[in-house]
Amino acid sequence: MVSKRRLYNGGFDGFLAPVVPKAPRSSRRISHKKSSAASEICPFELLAAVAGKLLQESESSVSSTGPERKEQITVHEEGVKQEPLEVKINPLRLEYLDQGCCGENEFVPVPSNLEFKLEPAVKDLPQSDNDSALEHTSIISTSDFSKEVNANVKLETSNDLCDGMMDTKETKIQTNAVEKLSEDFTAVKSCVNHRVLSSSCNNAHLHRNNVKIGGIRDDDENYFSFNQHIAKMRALRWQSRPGCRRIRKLLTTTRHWKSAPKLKNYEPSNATNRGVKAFDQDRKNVYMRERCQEATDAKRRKLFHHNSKPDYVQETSSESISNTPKAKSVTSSVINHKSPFQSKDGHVKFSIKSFKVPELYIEIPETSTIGSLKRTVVEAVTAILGGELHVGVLLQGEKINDDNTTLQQTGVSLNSDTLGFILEPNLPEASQIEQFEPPSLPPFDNHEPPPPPPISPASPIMDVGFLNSSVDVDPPVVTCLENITENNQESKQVSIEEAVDIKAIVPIRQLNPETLAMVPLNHKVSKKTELSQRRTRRPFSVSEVEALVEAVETLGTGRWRDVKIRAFDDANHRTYVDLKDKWKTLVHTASISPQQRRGEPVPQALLDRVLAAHSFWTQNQLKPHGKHQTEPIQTLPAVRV
DNA sequence: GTTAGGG
DNA sequence: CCCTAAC
Repeated sequence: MVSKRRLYNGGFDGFLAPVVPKAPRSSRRISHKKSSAASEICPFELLAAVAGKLLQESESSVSSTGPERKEQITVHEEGVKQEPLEVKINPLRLEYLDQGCCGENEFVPVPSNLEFKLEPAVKDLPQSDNDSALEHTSIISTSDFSKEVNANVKLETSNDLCDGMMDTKETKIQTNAVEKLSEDFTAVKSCVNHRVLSSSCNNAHLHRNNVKIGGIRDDDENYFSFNQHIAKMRALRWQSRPGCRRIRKLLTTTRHWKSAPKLKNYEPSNATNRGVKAFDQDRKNVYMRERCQEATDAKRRKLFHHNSKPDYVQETSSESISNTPKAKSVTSSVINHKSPFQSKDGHVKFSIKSFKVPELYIEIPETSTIGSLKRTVVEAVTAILGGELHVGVLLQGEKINDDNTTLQQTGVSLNSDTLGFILEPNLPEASQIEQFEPPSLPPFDNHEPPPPPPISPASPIMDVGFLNSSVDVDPPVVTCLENITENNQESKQVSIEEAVDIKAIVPIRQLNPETLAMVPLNHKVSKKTELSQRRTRRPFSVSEVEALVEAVETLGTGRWRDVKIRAFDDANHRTYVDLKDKWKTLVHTASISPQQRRGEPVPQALLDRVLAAHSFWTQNQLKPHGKHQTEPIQTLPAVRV
């Protein structure tokens, strides 16, 4: 018999199974970290595979370029002698260079493997007279590809490769340095992809701000979003920077996704490549997710409409990840899996591997000098990073806005949640945030001055923050910590697992083609989108499910608030409505065949308990009056005996 | 503010 | 997860 008292002491007799006694909720949850790391597909490997294939392709054939290339060809024919060059510059690395670096004289075989580095303005670069250019750009040529029509193909290939490579390096940065990145790169490594297109202008111009999905990683989604935001930020910045007017003009004239076309470029020749497939799939998912996001993000934003910060960032998106557990395991990073990293002095170590800059497209005459190219790049980068940037902290994709919250309170040192950092500019106002960058816009026409596109003062948010396993605590790291724990009375020392990439995820808004074409700077369009933003999907972990089951077994199915308090009191992202919904899905999940279930598999034992508890409570209707309830007429069946 | 359900 | 009617 199950006595009422017993019920409230931990569960039913029949539920002896894996009941976690009274261990602190926090501890219960701690154990639920995804241990799928072993099975993860190393993003890097995948990247390498893809890059390798593409490289081969591009070098042996010129026929696999797709629509984009066609566009290029046209341009070429019309161009007088300046053979249009679409150069995709390698991911730009923003790193601290202490060695005298290449000057503008370095020869750079055009569509080759260009590598841009940002370096402190300690060098004397004659042509760097641009005031806005606080950094200097160096170009390192690592390839001898000669320019040719299909150059863009090669470049893209190498670019992707480089993009992946970038993450392999480890750099530590100071958070405060990031805030004024343009003048104090204490050790920032980033990348920016640039596309250089020829034009009749003497000066290099940023050709367009169309964004391309640049990362071949499982977390491409993040990168994708990131890029979009960069583009937005760029637009915003240029809008306010006289010096960048020219660029802005060009930029704002063409906004369209390159992602779609490029995806196709990859597909044909790599159809058999599993990695590529997965990659593409991921991108598609991302794309779909974005669209989905667009439809709902407006709802939520209203809640944060008055915040000065781009609150919509707080709910990062990971929906596409949800359906692909593997992807998630890759994307999700975990910090502090291993307590050994937790030092006793109560400090948390943060080592940010890199900050990324979005891919940019630059249009520059073939006859331009390296110097001008540099300036152009610098302008672009400066436009993005040169302004006031803030660093946002994301925990499990959720932005932590309360600067007064300690790491401990936030759970950074206790949970295995993903931690990320984002660079975010000062948003004039949330209402200005609007979507754009329709992925399906037609290829850019190099000769037709596109109509002034709607300038999207959207939210420029950069995905950054990658913690590496560096156990060494460098000053920068310390600084970073200090910033993060600003008002903390204490800081926990946490170490980040190496292979773990902790990234921020940035939700994106898009503008549908129609809107894009007609919506200027007014707030009409944003009106719809400023309402809200859908929360990030955060699948329940097994341990969470267990906690939920345990609580429901005890409290019943009509006291979600109590369940919340009992088992998820410290999980701010789980509302009682969420718990109720989860229970609903659990009941459903338990009633379907294992083959039909998706996501992280829930132990059958738990599902059995769900069914039992569900059945029990629905029959006995022991809801709010549980305490004074008489003995249940029917006890829950023993699930595991 | 909570619940309960549909979407 | 979101939205909301109905407490």
